[in-house]
Amino acid sequence: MKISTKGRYAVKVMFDLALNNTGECIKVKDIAARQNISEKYLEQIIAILNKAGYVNSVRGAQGGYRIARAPEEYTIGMILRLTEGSMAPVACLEEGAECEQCDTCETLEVWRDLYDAINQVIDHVTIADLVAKRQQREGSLDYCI
Amino acid sequence: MKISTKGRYAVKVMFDLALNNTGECIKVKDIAARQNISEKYLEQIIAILNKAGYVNSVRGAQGGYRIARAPEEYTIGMILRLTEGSMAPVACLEEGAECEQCDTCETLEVWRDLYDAINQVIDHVTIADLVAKRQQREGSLDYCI
DNA sequence: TTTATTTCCTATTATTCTAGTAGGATTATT
DNA sequence: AATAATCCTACTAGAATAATAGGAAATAAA
Repeated sequence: MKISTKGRYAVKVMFDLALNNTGECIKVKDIAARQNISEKYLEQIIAILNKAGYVNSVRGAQGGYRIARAPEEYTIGMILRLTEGSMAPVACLEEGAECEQCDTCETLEVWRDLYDAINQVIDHVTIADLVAKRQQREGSLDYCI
Repeated sequence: MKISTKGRYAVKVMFDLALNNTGECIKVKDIAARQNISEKYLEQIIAILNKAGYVNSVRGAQGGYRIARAPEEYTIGMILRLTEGSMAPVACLEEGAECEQCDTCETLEVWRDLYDAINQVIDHVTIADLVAKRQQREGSLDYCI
């Protein structure tokens, strides 16, 4: 039960765009270098974020991407669901996919509890939280030196 | 991020063995029929449970399987980890697989929270809980009719 | 002792998913 | 005109999933 690179990289992209946001455009090449991810693969992932309106793009030379809204408005859950699809641990819990045995399936109740716990975490952490953590870390680092 | 059939079927096997435990041997064929799973595939899954000592086997005619210990002693987490491997949402969280960037990885903290939440659920539900739910359901059903 | 029944063991396979790679079209700046 | 960037689509190697298949070994019943 793993989160794929697609979802993980998408979170890293949003984090990178939020952390390095100065109003200027940020190039895929730079994100790829900073996050140590294949440039061409990142292109495909950021295309998903772009189509969903999570980022804005500027084409041509000196173009790039900017985060569309405030980092507070993006939860990890939103980004994972967009790129990975449903975060339900079993297909039975997804919309429109009810099996006939669901009414008498004790294990399904466990999966539902698991699903709730997963959502509880990913829907309560935002990109802003990650940025704050990084800045806190950097701050204390400066303080130490 | 899905639990595979391997893990789900293993839980179903343990549940079935606990629910139908009379001291007699239970055949794979019967479990497969009750749980609506391929018999040959179940054989492979129950072999894992057998090797781990979660079930006891009796070979030959009139043979079969019995749950080894009390249903209270088997958590869903134990069964899933045995059949699926680690339930960590990312490889970085698995033992002996630390990447170099872990110290300065904000997203890793989210995955750790997620991992904790997952473990919290699967380690606190036992096979006995599932059996109790089924018996409760059957009881109330009898009461209704 | 033979037959039937059951677990045990290993190999094979079709399908899907993952994680990219590749190549070029389009758009905008310099 | 040259360069730099996004955009778009196709392709692919490898791994994982979810079985299927065939028979060997063990045991009980006839």
